[in-house]
Amino acid sequence: MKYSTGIETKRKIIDATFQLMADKGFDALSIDDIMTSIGRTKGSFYVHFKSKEELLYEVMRTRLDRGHGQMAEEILEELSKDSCNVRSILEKVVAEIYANSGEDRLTWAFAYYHLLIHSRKNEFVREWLETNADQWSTFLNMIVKRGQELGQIRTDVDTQTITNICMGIVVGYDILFMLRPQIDFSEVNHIHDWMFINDDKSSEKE
Amino acid sequence: MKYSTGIETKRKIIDATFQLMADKGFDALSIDDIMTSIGRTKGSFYVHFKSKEELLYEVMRTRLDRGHGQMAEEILEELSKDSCNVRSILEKVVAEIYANSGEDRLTWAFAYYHLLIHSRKNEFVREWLETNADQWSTFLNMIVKRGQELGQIRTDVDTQTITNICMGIVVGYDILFMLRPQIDFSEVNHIHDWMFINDDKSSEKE
Amino acid sequence: MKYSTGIETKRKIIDATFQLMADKGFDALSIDDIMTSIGRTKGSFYVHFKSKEELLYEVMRTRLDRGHGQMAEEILEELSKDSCNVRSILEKVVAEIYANSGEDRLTWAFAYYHLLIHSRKNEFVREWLETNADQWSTFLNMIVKRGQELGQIRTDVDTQTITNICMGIVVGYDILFMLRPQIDFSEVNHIHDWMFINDDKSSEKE
Amino acid sequence: MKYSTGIETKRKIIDATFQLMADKGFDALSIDDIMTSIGRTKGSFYVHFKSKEELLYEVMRTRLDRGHGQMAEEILEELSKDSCNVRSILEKVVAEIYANSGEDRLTWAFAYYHLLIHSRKNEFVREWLETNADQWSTFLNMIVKRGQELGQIRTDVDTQTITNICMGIVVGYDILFMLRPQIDFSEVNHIHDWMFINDDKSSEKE
DNA sequence: AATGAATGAGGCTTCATTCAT
DNA sequence: TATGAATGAAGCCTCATTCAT
Repeated sequence: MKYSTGIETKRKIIDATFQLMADKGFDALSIDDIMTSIGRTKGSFYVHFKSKEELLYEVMRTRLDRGHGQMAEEILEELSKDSCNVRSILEKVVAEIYANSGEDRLTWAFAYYHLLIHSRKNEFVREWLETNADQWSTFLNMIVKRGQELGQIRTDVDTQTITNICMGIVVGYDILFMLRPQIDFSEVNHIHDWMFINDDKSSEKE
Repeated sequence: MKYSTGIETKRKIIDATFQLMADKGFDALSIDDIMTSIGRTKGSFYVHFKSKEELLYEVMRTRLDRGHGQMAEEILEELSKDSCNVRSILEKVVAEIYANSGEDRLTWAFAYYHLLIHSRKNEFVREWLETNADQWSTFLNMIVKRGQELGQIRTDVDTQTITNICMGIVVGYDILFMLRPQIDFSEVNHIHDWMFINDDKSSEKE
Repeated sequence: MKYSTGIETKRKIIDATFQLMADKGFDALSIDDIMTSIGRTKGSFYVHFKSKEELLYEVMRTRLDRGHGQMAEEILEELSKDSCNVRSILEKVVAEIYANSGEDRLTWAFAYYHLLIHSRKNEFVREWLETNADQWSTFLNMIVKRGQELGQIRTDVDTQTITNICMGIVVGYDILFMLRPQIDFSEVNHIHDWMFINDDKSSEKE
Repeated sequence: MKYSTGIETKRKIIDATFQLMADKGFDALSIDDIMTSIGRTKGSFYVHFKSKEELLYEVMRTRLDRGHGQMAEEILEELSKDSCNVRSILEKVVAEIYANSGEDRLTWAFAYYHLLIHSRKNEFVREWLETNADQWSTFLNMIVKRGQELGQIRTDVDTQTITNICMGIVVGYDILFMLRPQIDFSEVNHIHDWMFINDDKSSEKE
């Protein structure tokens, strides 16, 4: 199987890079490492990518994007309904983020935060991360604001602050997870007690 | 000033490394970069350190430790008092962590999380970070537990979970800070509303 | 136009190479450069040439030869006539050499002298160039000798020396031309004053 | 003798490069070739030069400059005298140019014309060559003009044209020399017959 | 303590060439 | 005929480390 299609090899390279960069970081990763890991030789890397940097961007685009595009749309639709339960929506979001909390999630986290760190010396990466973070922030902000409109979320703290705290805690658990992979992500739902106005349903999470 | 004292130069190397690694990360930093930045030449590095790795450990020990040893002791003493106000203690801790939220804090954050990422390929670093995190966790746990004993902190959520959430949010804000250095750290005090039992709802945050 | 005829493509490759090697030299030229410039892909190069070296020889043979075969024959015939005017013949030769002194001439010059330089490390090229130079030398020598026979060219300097000076000046102007493409080639005709015996001093150059 | 002085090694690198680039040209020359030839290893090249390009410029400056600064000054002084013999001055110039017509001269020629060819893709080199050529042209022009002032050189052909022909023939012989190293450089003095006005001495050179 | 020359390994990239399609 | 994936050698450059001074 010496000659495969370009698309196939390109995908393999991206996948291998994603896996490997979680361990060593992108810089410490050599093209030789990557190509050897997929049973090809160094030289053929350049058939598929113009440079190592281009590979990074491709990995970012296809493997590290925090978009969850699919979910986002469903939720926006759900939110528009009058009867929507914002608290359970937020719990669904958390569940989706931490879905697949196995090896792959850890890989994603290391790779992603590698990139965050890397961003200090690469303008492009920095901008991409900011955009990515902004999208998340906007998305969460929308949910929170809707919750406030519907009288489900407290209004004595302003929307953006609540959003920040939500993002902060999600991101914080990403990091704690890197240190202790056994951590239980569902814990983060506890802060909903704080955000949401206590009608009655304060007991049922986790 | 060709011959400075050994200790002096060693300290300069450590400081310069701390500053520089925030930008480029430790790996991407060359010994030449470091030595040039302090006006010395590459060769003399090895008078002070056995290897580049040793330097890293020294930087960790002297600049990255999250110990806040001084503060920790004061607080433990405070906690032992019957009349202590756990909420204000916790606010003091947050203030201390984010004290000096200027350039230096950013430097610390990049350097520290660089290290976290780096940890995947270095057992020693990994253990150091875990120890560091455990100390923090233990410290916070102690505060929370005391708060519960004194009836100031809710007890329907178990001590470790509350501790995790506290740590998570602190760490999360570190990360958000790297993306948007303008963020307002005092926001994190809002979650105290959730942890602390509403006697009179001390309304005084921020 | 995916399948052009073989000959057609081969010619395109040769032409493109001739153009491109004037800029970058043959070595610095990659097969990819060449093939891309004619809208084909690298792989198909080897349908037409066994190797890059073979291409060089083909370019030499078809584009760099200094033969001016056509002209040479006409001139030899002219020379055999008793009434021939050697001075005007020589002027015609110069005109032919420098005909088309535009972009293409510059291309030729760069490519040709690239080759001369290249010759130090390639025996075949070296021999080809020597042969080429010898043919020219022989050709000029024939003209000069005939001029001497007819009493038109001075005889106090030996035939070969006069020939050398003629060649030298032609070649020299090639080089000057590369440095300053505005140079006026017809200037070289002035040295005819020196070679030719002053009967009436045909004053008519340029 | 493992550790030599920087100056010494740097000079050796430059000399070796000058020698080797005559054979293979600068591009085809690898840093490994150069360093091996002086008994050092590749890595240490960068102790002395920032890049391969910097080496080229250094070689140009120290080994390829056509300045002949020393001679130039002497000649300018000589020219200022009323009694000066411009013809013999020009012969001295030719002698100086072609002095040492052995291996080293050939080396110089190949290296220099390599550079000329190379110039098409390097602006800096191109400018350096142009400057170099201009200096020569100016220098020769000065001699010719002085010869005309003194009534020794013909005035029916304009100064610049005579200068061009002189330069052309010198350069031309450089090239012929590369093809046939046995060529007799003193032949070029014959064209002085053409430039200089025949008082009497028209027979005696070579 | 400091210098700076030297080393050798390793990384990115280019490129002539081969080969299955 | 043409394509494009793959190869492997080679080149430039960086860098941690050693060592004589």
